[in-house]
Amino acid sequence: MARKSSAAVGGPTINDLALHLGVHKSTVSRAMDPARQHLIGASVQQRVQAAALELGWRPNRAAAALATGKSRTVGVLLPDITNPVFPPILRGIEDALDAEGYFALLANTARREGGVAAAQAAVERMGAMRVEGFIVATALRDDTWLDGLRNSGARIVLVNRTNEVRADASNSASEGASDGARNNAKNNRRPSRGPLPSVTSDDRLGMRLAVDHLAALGHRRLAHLAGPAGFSTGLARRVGFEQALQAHGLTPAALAECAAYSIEAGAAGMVQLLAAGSAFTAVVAANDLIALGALQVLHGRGISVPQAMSVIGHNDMPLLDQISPPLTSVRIQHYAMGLQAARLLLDALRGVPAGASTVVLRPELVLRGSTAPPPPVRRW
Amino acid sequence: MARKSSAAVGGPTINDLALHLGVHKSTVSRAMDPARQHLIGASVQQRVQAAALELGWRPNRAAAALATGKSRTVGVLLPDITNPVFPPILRGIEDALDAEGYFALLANTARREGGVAAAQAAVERMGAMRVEGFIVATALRDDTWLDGLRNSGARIVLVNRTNEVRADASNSASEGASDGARNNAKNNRRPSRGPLPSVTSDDRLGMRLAVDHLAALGHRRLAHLAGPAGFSTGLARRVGFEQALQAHGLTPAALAECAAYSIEAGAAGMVQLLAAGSAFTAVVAANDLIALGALQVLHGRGISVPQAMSVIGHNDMPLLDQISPPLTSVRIQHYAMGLQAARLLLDALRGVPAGASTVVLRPELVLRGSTAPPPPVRRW
DNA sequence: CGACAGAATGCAACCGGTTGCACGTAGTAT
DNA sequence: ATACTACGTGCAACCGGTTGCATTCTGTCG
Repeated sequence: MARKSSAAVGGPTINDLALHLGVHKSTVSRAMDPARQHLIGASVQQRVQAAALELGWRPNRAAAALATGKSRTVGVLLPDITNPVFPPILRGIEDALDAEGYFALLANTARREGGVAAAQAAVERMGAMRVEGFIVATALRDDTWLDGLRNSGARIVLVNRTNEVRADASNSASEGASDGARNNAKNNRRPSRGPLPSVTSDDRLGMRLAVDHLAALGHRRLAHLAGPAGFSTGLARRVGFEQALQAHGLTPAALAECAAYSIEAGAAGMVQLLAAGSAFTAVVAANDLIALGALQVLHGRGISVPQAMSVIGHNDMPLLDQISPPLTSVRIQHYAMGLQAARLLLDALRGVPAGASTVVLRPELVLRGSTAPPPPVRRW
Repeated sequence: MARKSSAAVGGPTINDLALHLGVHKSTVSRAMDPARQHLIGASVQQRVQAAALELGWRPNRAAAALATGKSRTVGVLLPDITNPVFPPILRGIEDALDAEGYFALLANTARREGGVAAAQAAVERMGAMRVEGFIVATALRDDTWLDGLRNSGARIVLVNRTNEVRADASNSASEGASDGARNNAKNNRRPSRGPLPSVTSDDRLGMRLAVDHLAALGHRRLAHLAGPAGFSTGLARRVGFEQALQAHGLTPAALAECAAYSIEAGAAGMVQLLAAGSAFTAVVAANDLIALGALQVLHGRGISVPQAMSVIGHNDMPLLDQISPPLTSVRIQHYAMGLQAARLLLDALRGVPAGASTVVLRPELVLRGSTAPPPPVRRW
């Protein structure tokens, strides 16, 4: 007899409730659904709700998911939550999803054995879970699995990255928006080519802020420690740097591409920069870790920051204000990025007309102690 | 006609596959399940698997969850992923779950309006999702919802915290284990009182390492900046500090309880410590952020670290080696903690006899630049 | 006063797997 | 040759909701 009222472990079912009340389960179902409870008489509605509360009935989402095809779940793909840029992004995603009763299924794709394989596997498993959409924060620009995913008709929102290839845009915000509109007009089936909806920081602006600041201090010879070109941000920031310089009538005094977004790679890049033999008084790093690596090398060589050399980071990760010198950095709205990305996806799921398919957030420069007017130019 | 073979969006179903092959769907189901495919003839098995691959069939987990009651999903509750101790823990959890094909449902319980309410709500929603168990990293010792949760018969593993109340234990590891055994013998229903399975760091040992190190340097007058007593770790570390001191025949030279695990609270605590007027040459902080706050105050007052005062943090969060002076800290195995917690839970779900219901990990002291032999004792 | 509109509820199929049991066939023992 | 077993597969119920349609019951209008 324990079979019928399965209160033992899983709590009462909708049938238990219906039996208890002497109504049909469909009535219960409707009475509990805000969108459909207008179909039910007021008194019955109240009885149902009271009984649900009393018996502690929680509708089984797995059953609902099966019946409706809606799992109220989205997949979130990111390289590694351990990387400090992602926690605030995830938090933003979480908060937005939570507000709508959605959950995130998380997957870290940066695994010891092959990140693409891991990403592919995660996508498969998420698909099996019938996630309603994907938020992709994974950074590589040429993720092949992404194409497969979008071709399967999945809803996708990119965060902190883009899949746009061109590097010549002037105003990415409005352009992205019109792009989306154009694509929608062409075919209401999601295009398998062209930009995906995304939420990013305005990397060009970020670099402009950094360069403007240094220029205002009097710097004329700026170097750039670029991020890996395979990363969307690496490329965008590098281009942003060059364009910002151009606006001041300058050209890069030196440039090195770091192999990774890490302290070690930053240090290596800085060594390379110094070895190149060209003169510069400031270095703009594509990322805080790279800047930190640069700082180490500069310190090791007795080049004082900011007196002899100014340094600017990017991302404004935590604790940057605690180091010495406190690192000036371009702050990115990571939390807002996650929040917006999730909202974009939720809107799409709801069938909202898509206000914007591309959101670009404004970065801001956080001035701290690692920048100062340039010393007399000299050769390292 | 599009109704039957719903390949449009959701991919083929098990029925599509079965029809395609001319076998019954139960045969397909069995052929795809490693645990049951021995029931199926080899040739049929191969045909099924080939066809599954060809048609790209992915079993609908929602349907499986409904049929089996297993969602292959666990709930993870933590205060705020933005707090640097949690990413590695989550990563560990994720990796362990991933290896078994499980997913984590994440909830940040530290919300603007009431953390308990948020936790309660998250638990409800996760229950509706039919998570198979919970991993709780939320820090408050008196979470009332936790009692409700355990009484509902949910599988729970605590990570980075305990619900044990006593503060007098000598060897927490073996004791926890025997405790678990005793409770199991008493009633095979999980006890509603008594310790929950947990994975923690040995805070007593951590404090001992810190104190031993300082004592070896010659310090005799040590102060403690304690974490909030409402937190499991706050209490444990404070007790650990006192016991470690006792082992050296010492008593705390000063002690202040910080209101939170934050730089600000740490600074406030440090001010309090200095104001108390007692002499000490070293301060052991319950947490790195607290230590950072202390560092700020000391710096502001011209008390040089480590020459005039030694400081030790706890957790070894990222970038501690980049600050000045580089902070000596007790490193906790956060990643391993998450990994073990998830494994503990998975074992319990599988019905494994529970090797250990309590796991205690060894911390290690990371020596950096914030400790040195004490200066001549003087009064601040 | 009968017909009819509309509201409230019941009915049953369905979502896509899983699983206990029945059935048929081939192989083995008697 | 008969009885029995084991194996491979089909059958159908079930998991717990959702939803289009049928049915019943009011109340209203002609």
